[in-house]
Amino acid sequence: MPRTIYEKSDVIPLLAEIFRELGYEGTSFGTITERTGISKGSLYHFFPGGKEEMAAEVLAEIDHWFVEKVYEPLARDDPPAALEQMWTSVDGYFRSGHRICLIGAFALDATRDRFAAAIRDYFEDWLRALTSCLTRAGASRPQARTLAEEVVLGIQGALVLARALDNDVVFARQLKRLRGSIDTVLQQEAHATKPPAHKPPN
Amino acid sequence: MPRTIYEKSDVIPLLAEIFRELGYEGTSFGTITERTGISKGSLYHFFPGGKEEMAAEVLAEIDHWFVEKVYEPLARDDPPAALEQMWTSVDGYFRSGHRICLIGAFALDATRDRFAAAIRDYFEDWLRALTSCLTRAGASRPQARTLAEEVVLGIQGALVLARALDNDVVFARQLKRLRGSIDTVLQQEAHATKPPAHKPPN
DNA sequence: GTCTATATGGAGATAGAC
DNA sequence: GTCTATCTCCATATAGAC
Repeated sequence: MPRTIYEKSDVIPLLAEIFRELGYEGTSFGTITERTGISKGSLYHFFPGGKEEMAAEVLAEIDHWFVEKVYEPLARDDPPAALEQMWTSVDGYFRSGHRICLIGAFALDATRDRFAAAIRDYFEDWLRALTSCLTRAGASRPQARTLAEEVVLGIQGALVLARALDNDVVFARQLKRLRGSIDTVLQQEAHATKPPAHKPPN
Repeated sequence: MPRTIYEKSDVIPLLAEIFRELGYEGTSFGTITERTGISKGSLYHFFPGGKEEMAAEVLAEIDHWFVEKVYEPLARDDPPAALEQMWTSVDGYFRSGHRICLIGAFALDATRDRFAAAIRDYFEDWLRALTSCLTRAGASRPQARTLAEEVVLGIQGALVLARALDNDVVFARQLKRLRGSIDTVLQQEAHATKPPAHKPPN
């Protein structure tokens, strides 16, 4: 009987889903072996540091995904295209509100202290990249920073509320509102040359 | 040697702080006995249902606090006064961003399923009360509901981001922004009779 | 109504066979 | 590189003395 051979890179997404669903403390080794079908022995072979190492690698992989799909485009590309890419990636990643942000969830309890640097970097990088993009799009530095904060925090809040109410429409509405906020600010900044546009934040 | 006699009502705030800091799964009986100084025997005397009953009573107490300090004023009082009261209560309750929302944190992992009704009610009651207040202040129903959602979710998001960055200024700024959003909408609604006021959302 | 002592299961982690 | 068997510790929970 052939045994299933895993690569570490195949295991991490499975771990991510488990941690996301159960939280760091709520995830036990037993659950991990059950859901992945991988024995304790194999898991320790991949992750000698045990649960903490697993979670650290999960966080690193999530961060990597966002860097590639969101932060780098924001810092590099044409602002309207980069923003469009951000909304698409974010909506896809969080499955339109069905999936929570593992890093945000880890931030809320004592798990934060275990992974403080990774958690902080994830959000700071997002804020930095988005601020840069908005600045290039014409917003003043302080306005860009404020708006970036509003967006990043608004996504986190929407995930919390959508899950609390078990209603993902909350998430969709919030993404729309945040898009609107960005449009409004950028149009205000461009007022000298162009007439105010038609779309209110609602 | 005199023994310290506790009342259940004295214990619950202690439990609340522990759950808030460590999360539901991260809180063990051992931690609870250490931090409260109450033995297991006494704890089970107060809470025969164990940890789950403790958390349920904590959630109920938090809800009760918000009903009294926030939701009832919003549903009953003069809108400007009720809103002012909400901002003061919220800023005080969350210690200007130092303290997270236990109910929001519980919403993010499998703990939600254990306390789904309590979690949902907490947020729905808040949304309902705030929508009512904003409607009475002159906003249209849909605008009031949208704005209420923005406020409630914006507070949750600010708590997540403030803790992730370990920077409570994020929370203060967001409260200010949300106040501004409300002012802006209410002034727009009152445009027919009154001149626009002086304070921009920044 | 408080406590200590204890039962029992599951936690994270390791050893070592295959 | 996979697995099972096992270790130790701490989890929740209970019993019963004071």
